[in-house]
Amino acid sequence: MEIARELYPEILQEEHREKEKRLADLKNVHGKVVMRLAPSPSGPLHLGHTRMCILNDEYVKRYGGELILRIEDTNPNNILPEAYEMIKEDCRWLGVNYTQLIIQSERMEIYYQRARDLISQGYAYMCTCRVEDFKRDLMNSTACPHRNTTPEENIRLFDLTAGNEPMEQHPVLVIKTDLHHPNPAIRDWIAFRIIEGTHPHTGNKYRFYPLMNFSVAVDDHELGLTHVIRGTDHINNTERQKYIFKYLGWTLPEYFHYGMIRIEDTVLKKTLMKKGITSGEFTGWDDVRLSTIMSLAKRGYQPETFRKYWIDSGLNETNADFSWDIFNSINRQFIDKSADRYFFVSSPVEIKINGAPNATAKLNLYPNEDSRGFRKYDLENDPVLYIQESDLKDIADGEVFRLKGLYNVQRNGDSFTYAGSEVHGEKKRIIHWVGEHSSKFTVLKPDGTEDHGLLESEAVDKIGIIQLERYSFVNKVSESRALFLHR
RNA sequence: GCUCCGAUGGUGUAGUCCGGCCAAGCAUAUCGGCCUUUCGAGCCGACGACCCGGGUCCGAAUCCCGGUCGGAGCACCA
Repeated sequence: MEIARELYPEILQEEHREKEKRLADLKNVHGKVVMRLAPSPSGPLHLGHTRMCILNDEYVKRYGGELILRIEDTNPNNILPEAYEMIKEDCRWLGVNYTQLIIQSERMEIYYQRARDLISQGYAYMCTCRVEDFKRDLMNSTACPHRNTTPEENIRLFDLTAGNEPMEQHPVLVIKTDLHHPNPAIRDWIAFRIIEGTHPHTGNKYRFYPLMNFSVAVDDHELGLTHVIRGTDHINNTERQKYIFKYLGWTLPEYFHYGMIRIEDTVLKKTLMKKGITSGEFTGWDDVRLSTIMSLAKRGYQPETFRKYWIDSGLNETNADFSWDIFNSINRQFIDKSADRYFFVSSPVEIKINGAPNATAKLNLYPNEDSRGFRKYDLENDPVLYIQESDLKDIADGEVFRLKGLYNVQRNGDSFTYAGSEVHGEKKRIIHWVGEHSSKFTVLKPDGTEDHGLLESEAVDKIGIIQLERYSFVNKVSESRALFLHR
């Protein structure tokens, strides 16, 4: 090693450089790939979805090919009409460039045709058992009476049902698998059921809708998917879907199931979000308390942050906790250099500086980069200033502290006296402050609470991501309001 | 309960397929130092992990067996 270091110092140095993390290669890639994003339009995309968006997008970018955005809207009772557009916008914002858009509700005839193919080959049957009976039979590995219906009769029943014929019982179409499969979840599963309800796209044209396992299997084949990567929650679904591929002689895509990510401190369940929005608890889908893409974007998270985070997390089957620390740290890298610095005094208390001369405070907009400019404040003698209540509490009686960019002050009980302007010398506590011309300001935090205080006057017109020194990065959205981003 | 999957520091990961270069790398967090009129950035340092028990082997984070723990799914959501 020592010898190597002497002979090839430049090579070893190269190794020390931090290397970009790279996702593992996919298996069985032959030329280009076809992959997909398959959200349901029950709401906009949220933090949890960004992983599948980024991973699929990354692989298509690596290998070339198609990235299909397939909106899975075969359950009219679970659709938010606005979501179709929201999802597209979320993808666009994330920098995920899909090459095809597929809406499943427009493909009903394809599903019907494939269903007929399966029925006529004896792989599926129409069933009118009561739900409890059907479940009981499966648990006991016994066939229900309808399992032996002839294909001809099944086709007749299917066409009647799909043709919106009025009927007393609500039949379902069942895919035959293996009644003795060790995993009861894999045994004969339901492919179509009747849903009475108006679909935002197709109205009342259809009522016999395919379930996810059916439409997904058909589309994954029809659209020529080569690789399907999704969460481990779909492992059993994959097993179910494989039966369709087998029965119809289709080639299986390469499947990969990544581990579940537990995300704390946030509401991710779309049903909960929806409830909160209708009840007025949340202001909308972009409420700062929600982790939808639109909310995170509004607070100031960058698209690159999502990408880097999920690439760093890699593709593995282990479950993991989402780390806001790491996520925020990545985001900081992207926003820091363009964020100007300003003073915001949260929970301000007034102090009068006795014996202070006229002075001008000159503060960098960005540390050590004079070229970016300054904020300047001319102060009268004996000025009234505001500092944070929390800082005041920490300052001991008799202590000399420094107002950043201004001068030193000594505390004597509840009064404050000028203590020179010398920067150097003994280390002093440095705190921020604002003058009398500051204005009222509110920061809205992701836990739903607000911080109120005073913002220095030069920041008032500024909009966008800034750093409020010693407080946090925020996205300033108006003269008097900002959204908390992260420290 | 049944089926399947997984297990590297506080957290996220690299390495595991094809055992030795791993007395385990990186990031983040925490602590300390430098720098600095920020809590940020940068630089330096500290801290801290191969779930347990057997087996195979000259040699195991890596292979085999058993256990423990954790997770996912369990049917008319996606």
